[in-house]
Amino acid sequence: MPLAKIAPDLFADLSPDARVQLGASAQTRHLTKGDHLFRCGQVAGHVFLLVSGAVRLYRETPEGKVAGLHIVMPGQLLGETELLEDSCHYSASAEIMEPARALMFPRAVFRLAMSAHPVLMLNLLQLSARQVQQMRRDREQLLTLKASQRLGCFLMHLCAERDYAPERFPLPYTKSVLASGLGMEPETFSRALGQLKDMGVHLKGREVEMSDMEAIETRICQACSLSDNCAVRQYLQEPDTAMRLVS
Amino acid sequence: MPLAKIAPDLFADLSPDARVQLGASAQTRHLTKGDHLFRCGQVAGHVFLLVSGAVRLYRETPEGKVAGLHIVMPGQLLGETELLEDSCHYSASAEIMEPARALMFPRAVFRLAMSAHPVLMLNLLQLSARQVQQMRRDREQLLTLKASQRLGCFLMHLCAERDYAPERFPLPYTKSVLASGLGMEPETFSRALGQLKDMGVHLKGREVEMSDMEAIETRICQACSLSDNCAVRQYLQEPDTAMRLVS
DNA sequence: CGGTCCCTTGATAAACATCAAATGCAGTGG
DNA sequence: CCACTGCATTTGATGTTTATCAAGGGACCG
Repeated sequence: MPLAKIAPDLFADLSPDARVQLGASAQTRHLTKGDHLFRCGQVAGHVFLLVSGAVRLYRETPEGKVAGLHIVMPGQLLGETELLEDSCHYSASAEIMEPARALMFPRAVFRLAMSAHPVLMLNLLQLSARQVQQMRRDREQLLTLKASQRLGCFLMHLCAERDYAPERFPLPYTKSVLASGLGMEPETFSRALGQLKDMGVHLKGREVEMSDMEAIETRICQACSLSDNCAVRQYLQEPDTAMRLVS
Repeated sequence: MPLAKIAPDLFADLSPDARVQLGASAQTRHLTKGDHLFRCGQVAGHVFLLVSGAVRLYRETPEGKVAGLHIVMPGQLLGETELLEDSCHYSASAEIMEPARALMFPRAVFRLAMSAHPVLMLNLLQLSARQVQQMRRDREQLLTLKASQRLGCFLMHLCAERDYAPERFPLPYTKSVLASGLGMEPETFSRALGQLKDMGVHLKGREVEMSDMEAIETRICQACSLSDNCAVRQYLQEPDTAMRLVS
């Protein structure tokens, strides 16, 4: 698969030559659930581009608890935050949560490509800026939204971003993984689901069913500070608009 | 003040010419508490570099609540996440919390400088990557640490990063602002302070007094997943080591 | 002296985590 | 096909943490 298909934003405006060259330097890895792409503390020798599947970034406390940081989805990079640091150790562990395929770029190659092609650096910078914004939203939602609202918001975004039919679409990973990504325990997740049933959200296995988008929009988006700036909400209100969803 | 003094990481390795040129394009703004650098939704015409003071990024929900996103400290940029987006509206409001001075760069100038000087782009990328890492830590701490632990961790970092004497150093802003930065209500902050007294932390007005760093290290860092990767903790254990503190 | 602002303290309630146990479901091997 | 095992999910009971509401104290400033 060509790089431009996997992560269009990252490789946008990059010359075909450069793409081929970068692609040639990458190894493809196939991974199954439970595998690790890398572990916290290892020397960060590679940057990974997730092609399919799902990866969880996490760390462990001295007391032995695991703290989930982030769920990485296809098209996103892993190890990119370590790309430019001098002390090059991964700052988190990356565990496969769904059977995955990932491209593995040697760090040095990626850095060279960045120097040689400023466009690549520019794209990286933009992706990074978006990630910062998304994490701000995330942090804010953790503090202001209830579990059920966070879940509802996530499902709405998932549906809109992938252009799924609200009546029926699949979760990209298990409920437990989703719960950890949303910063809650599986039990809380399960109970949050119950509350969403009132708003016409049903989740059987991995199949999502959202019948009443309006109910969701009023009962969730009202509490979210993105409000009018939320691309998904704009989409709901005016589905015709050409959509360029950021987050 | 030269740019290199204000934000050494951002302008590192930038040619003196370029610095002067960038500096010349900037206006200096003096602001007092309650002023706004910009408001959510306005056209993002500028990038700001905070020279002194403190700024709070926040948004408002349709229901009228304010949601704090981040406290910006001197040396950091504001509006940088909007720098590369096509739809150029600020995604948050920036309110002055401490009398501040800020440099105001026209967005276009900053972008041109980036194109002309790849080093600047590289520095931006590194800063952005660090910010992502810091926000991951932040999110994790919100989910795993109690209020008093978050506060203790913050004070430790503040003390170590600025090379203050633990026996007595000042807070950079008021307790309320700090509370909002740590994602808690002022009441919770106040009670958290009470719990930290057991660990030898006293806070009178804006003066901090930390007598027993070891107690803090055992009772807080033990619960934090950064553990050995935390620069501050390394510093506490081996103060002689040359310190290059990231966050 | 009265005001405001900031912080503290107390009482109460909401949200969530935690613990424990039951249920369901898929794959395995008989 | 059926029991069996392991894992994910649900449900219930309970405890902890924090937000919220309400009121009081203290400093600063006119």
